[in-house]
Amino acid sequence: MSRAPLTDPEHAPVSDSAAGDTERALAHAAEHCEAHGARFTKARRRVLALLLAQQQPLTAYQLLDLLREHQPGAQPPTVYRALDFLMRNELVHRIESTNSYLPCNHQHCGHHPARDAHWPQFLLCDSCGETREVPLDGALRQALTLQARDYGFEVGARPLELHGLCAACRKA
Amino acid sequence: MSRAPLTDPEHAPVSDSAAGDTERALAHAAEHCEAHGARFTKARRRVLALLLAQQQPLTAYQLLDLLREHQPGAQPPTVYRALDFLMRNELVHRIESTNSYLPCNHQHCGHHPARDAHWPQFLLCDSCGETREVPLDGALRQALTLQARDYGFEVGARPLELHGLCAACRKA
DNA sequence: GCCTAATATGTTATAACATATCAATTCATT
DNA sequence: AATGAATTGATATGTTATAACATATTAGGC
Ligand SMILES: [Zn+2]
Ligand SMILES: [Zn+2]
Ligand SMILES: [Zn+2]
Ligand SMILES: [Zn+2]
Repeated sequence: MSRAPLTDPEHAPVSDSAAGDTERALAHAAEHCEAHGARFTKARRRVLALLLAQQQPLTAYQLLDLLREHQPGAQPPTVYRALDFLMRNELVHRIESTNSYLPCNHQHCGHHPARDAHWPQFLLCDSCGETREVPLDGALRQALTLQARDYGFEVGARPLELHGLCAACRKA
Repeated sequence: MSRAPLTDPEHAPVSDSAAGDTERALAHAAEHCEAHGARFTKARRRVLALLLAQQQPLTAYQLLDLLREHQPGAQPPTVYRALDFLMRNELVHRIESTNSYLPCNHQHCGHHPARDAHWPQFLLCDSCGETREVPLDGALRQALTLQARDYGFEVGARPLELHGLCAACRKA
């Protein structure tokens, strides 16, 4: 897997709006954790901030390299523990087809939280690496559920990963 | 990941019908390779035979352990090369969510080979591990394609992995 | 049959991804 | 401050997959 260059939010300044988005996402995460009695510690915040600063998903070891710029003693468990926490709290998703991690974009927040559990879908461009999280709902969700039922299966809400080409790469 | 006990087709006799199925599948694979100018060597045949003898997908290293019963010097590349070949020739699929491999069930053969490329779908039971390959077609295929297109994406034919509960496990 | 090029396999080492274990620290609660 | 639970540090290991290079086998032209 070859991947794009990475951004460190504290060393490489980003645009004001992107920095603002990151701050808002971190504040949201803090609230979310507080509301669930989960501790949003510095280590966890740092990992989420690094992910938020990227345009692309990161692997755990890319994240570890970035983390070590601030925290030279960081080890694999440092990263994996933070990722586990963030995933348990639905702040981060894992992309299984690329062994990489990205922040949840929270498109699910505010939509029927009970009936309509968070069931994300990822559109992954095989050309440029763009990874877009979109809700898995509507006709697609229904078709999935019904077709699985035809085979006796009850499908769970595990994220769906769809590979292909994004709009920009289709033109090129 | 804990997995079910494994079967070695040459050491642990299976039912006559299962053995017959394996033989038919191997013969089919040989024909298929011949038709495409691909060499269905002993090493590749052996790996496919081991996969066909199982009720479940195997990891590469489970396969390696089985292979070593006949071929004590086998190494990881031995298995991975055979798997690469078998996957290139659509005789085996990789399940990304479990890092495991299983034989293609060829439900796609004989159905509009040109228009309707092999686009498999796997129904994975999270309780018993059953892995069922079914065609990705009809309303689900259309819904996938159309929903992706709404976001500007052109989806490719990479297998879809749906986790959930099989019929038997739903009852229990 | 013999040569050659391509393909496949053997062999060793290492990259890439993830977890187990136990000690030390932090933190909320009493 | 003492207690116990959660978190983090530190070391080691487990699991999945590929790189690199040598050797062997095969197919096809002569
Ligand atoms: Zn999400
Ligand atoms: Zn793209
Ligand atoms: Zn198939
Ligand atoms: Zn089941």
